[in-house]
Amino acid sequence: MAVARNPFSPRPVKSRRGGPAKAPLSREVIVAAALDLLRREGLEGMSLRQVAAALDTGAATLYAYVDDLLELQTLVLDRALAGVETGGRPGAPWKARLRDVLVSYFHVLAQSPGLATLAMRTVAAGPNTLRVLEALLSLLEEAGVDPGTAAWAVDLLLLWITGSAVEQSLRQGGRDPLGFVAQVIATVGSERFPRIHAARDELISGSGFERFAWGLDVFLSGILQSPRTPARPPRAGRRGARPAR
Amino acid sequence: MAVARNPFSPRPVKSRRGGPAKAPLSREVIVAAALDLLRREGLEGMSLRQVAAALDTGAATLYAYVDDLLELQTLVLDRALAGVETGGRPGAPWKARLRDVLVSYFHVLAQSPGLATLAMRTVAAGPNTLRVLEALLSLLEEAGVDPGTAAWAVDLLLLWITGSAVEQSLRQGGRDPLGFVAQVIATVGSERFPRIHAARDELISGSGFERFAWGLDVFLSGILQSPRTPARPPRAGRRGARPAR
DNA sequence: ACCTGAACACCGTTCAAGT
DNA sequence: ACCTGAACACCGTTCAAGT
Repeated sequence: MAVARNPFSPRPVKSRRGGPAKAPLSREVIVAAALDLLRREGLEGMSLRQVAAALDTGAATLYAYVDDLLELQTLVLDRALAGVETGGRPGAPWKARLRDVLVSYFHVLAQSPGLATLAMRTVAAGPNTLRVLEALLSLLEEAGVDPGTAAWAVDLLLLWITGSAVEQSLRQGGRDPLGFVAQVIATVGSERFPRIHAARDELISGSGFERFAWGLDVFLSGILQSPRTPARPPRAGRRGARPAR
Repeated sequence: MAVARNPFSPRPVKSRRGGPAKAPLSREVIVAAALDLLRREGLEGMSLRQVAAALDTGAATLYAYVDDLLELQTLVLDRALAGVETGGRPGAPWKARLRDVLVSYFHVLAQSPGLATLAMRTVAAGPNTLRVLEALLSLLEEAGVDPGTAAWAVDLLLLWITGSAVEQSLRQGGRDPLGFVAQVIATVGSERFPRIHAARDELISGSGFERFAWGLDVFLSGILQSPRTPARPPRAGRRGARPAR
């Protein structure tokens, strides 16, 4: 069974379009144009034909640089994740720095509705995804989470943030997929669904960011209290994968 | 500004196709045919044209019963959620019953890749979604979670489960969107990404269900320890949207 | 070798025309 | 009133032909 090629490895294609009339094509300019289109027109607007048109060429030309639409989407997603800040304030405690990384990730995705949706359906294992992953593992280690738990926890964290970003971008996206739900919840009868009726205000209360902040607390306290492996006494080994706490 | 019509309210359309040759059309048979197609062919396969073809008619005909593709997808999702069991074993403690509901929800979505993806991008506020919501609120109340926290917690729970179902269905779906990631993680260099390298096995370990079970523990302990409002002594009143806080 | 227009097999949606 | 074929404006992808 053939394994998918790594879309992030360079491929030997040279553009022959030079001069002032047309800028030379490359993976970079294609991905940049696509990301721009994604931000302006949403996920649906980022079609191969539209990207090609923005670059003054035909859709078929793009196939010299990209396998298919899925690969382009994967590249675009990782490119967008370049905006996630993982540096962090040097002196700050781990919790503040972890929050910073996650908030940055959330903001990058929530910037445009298309991006969050794309992140939900695509698993990008590009350089920027890996950079974020590494940063999160490092911070969890610093927090005293054992490696086995941390490995699963990052998955959980990214899953939750991505989903939250989708909700948030829908919320501010206007096109009322949320207004409809709010309307239904507001008009639910107290006989059939007494608890929904009682909680109708709370169910839709809070900004996306308030919910995000609360969710982060839930996650962190949950993760800190649900180690996959029971805590062990510190070892003397090199890399300090010490259990802590 | 116009608010979206509730797609779950009945609409007055009568089919004129009777007799043995063609079964009469209705919202129900259209949704059933679409769900069947979704399960067999995935989300992409469930096009209006394909659904129409399965019902021996043209795509235009469906527009008498359904506003557009989005509405059909919303109806299909809620219909699928009819399979979620909220009854529960009467005598069991709340945690076991909560787990049962969530596991059932997870299984229904993970059954077919298209369904989980659909749930991720669609907010269905149909009768079955409401039924699940009501059950979860009830169980969280029983667990001692205050109403304000419970209202936000169900959102978090459903978000996480849906995301987990997407991952799970991708995992078993074969078409290697995960094999690629696993490959990248396995070959990541220990210089640039030391923690990813060290955790390369743990990052992809565990079955979808094992991760689900662990995630549930994380959630519950996190939610139980992160009340939005400080814990109060039990009251004697019936139930009321009391001011709180 | 890169680039391209045209073609193929699809979409969702609309609409005038049928019964 | 329901149903329909045809048309419109799109898709992703392939391929033979250009330079």
